[in-house]
Amino acid sequence: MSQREPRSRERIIIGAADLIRRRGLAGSTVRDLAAHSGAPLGSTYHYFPRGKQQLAAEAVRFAGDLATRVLERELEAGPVAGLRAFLALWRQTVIDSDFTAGCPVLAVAVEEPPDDADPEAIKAAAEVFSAWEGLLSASLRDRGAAPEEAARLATLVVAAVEGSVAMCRAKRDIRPLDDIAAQLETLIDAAVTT
Amino acid sequence: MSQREPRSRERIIIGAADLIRRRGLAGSTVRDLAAHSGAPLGSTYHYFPRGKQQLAAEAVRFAGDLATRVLERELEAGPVAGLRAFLALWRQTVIDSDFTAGCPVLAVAVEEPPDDADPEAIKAAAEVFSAWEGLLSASLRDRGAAPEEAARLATLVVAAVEGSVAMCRAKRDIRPLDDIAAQLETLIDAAVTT
DNA sequence: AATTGTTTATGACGCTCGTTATAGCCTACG
DNA sequence: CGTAGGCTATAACGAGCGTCATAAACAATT
Repeated sequence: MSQREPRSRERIIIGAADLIRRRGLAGSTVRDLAAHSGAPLGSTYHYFPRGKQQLAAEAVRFAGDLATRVLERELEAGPVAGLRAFLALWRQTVIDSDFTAGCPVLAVAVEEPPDDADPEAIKAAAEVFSAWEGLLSASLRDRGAAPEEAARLATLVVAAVEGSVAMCRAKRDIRPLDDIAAQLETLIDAAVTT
Repeated sequence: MSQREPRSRERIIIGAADLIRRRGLAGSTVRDLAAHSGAPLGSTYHYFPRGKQQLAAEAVRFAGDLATRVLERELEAGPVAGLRAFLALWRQTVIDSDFTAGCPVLAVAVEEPPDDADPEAIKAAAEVFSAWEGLLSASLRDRGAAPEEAARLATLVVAAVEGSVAMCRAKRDIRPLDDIAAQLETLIDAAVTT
């Protein structure tokens, strides 16, 4: 058996996350997902035997972990720094893609899974949302915010960012994201100086 | 020529909005969209000769106008009343559908349209977002909020509501929507008493 | 009743979907 | 150096896709 990490498997996941955040899950075919990373179709079902749902779930977790790591690192400098990094991440995604890419987690969250398969992907999306909220919430508590207020504010931040990214795409305008940025920062400032 | 409004056409649009908000646009086939309202497939292309994109755009506008009318009516009693009605609308949608339905406008906004067709649907989504923001913003200005602050806060409200509805679906939990409700209300109160 | 135009019914078109199967390739270990 | 097992290549399966064409059914006006 091979000891080394298979490189193709990760490349497929990365490509899948990139395609899903642009076209959505139902809008991305398994063939496209494979071709997007240069992998053959057969490899897709070799690495992800449960098919499209499994690949989507892993893509969601991959994109989620990426943002989670950025968040963890920057939150060490405080919740405002974490927020800024989180916002910058999505700002770059939207701008770099010329308003064609959004958040793959959100893309999966707004699609009802087919009746026959078990909904791995949307469950993964829920976990990613909770992970982001948990990190933000803990950081707010560390700076003196009340636990319930910290949790609620963390939810507001994630919801507003996700919603505004979608609005930016539709309008082809980065303003929604920038408009919420200043307001969320003020809210966090107020919560930690109480 | 017939003077009366065709009933089937509107029924198709209503059914399309209902299916899109659950499965997304790419996840809804033209046959399903027709069948969902009891209409034959042929009628779809009779009423919407530009095909799926046109039908989706009209479904988005229909759902958008529905919320717009609720918003217009309730905003007469002030921005907080408008916000409450807006939140209640989406709360009911999510609850009544047992967390399988969200906002059709958001569903369309997160999907890149195919290369060959012109993107009617996502343009309609952008207009709906702007209409909602415009109503909220005007109501805030009427109560004394500064114009720039009113516009930014309106964007935050729409973004947070859209994002939290998606989070509710993924988590199968209404809490995200309720958590942002109280915070948005406080923000509006603060903005109009300045 | 005849006529006109709108709506429905039906079937087909070429293509693509998710998934599976199988035969060959390649690499790492014995 | 042989051989076993992970990976790739390729083709196929039935089903379903968006769209179009055409003819029958219908409604409303002469």
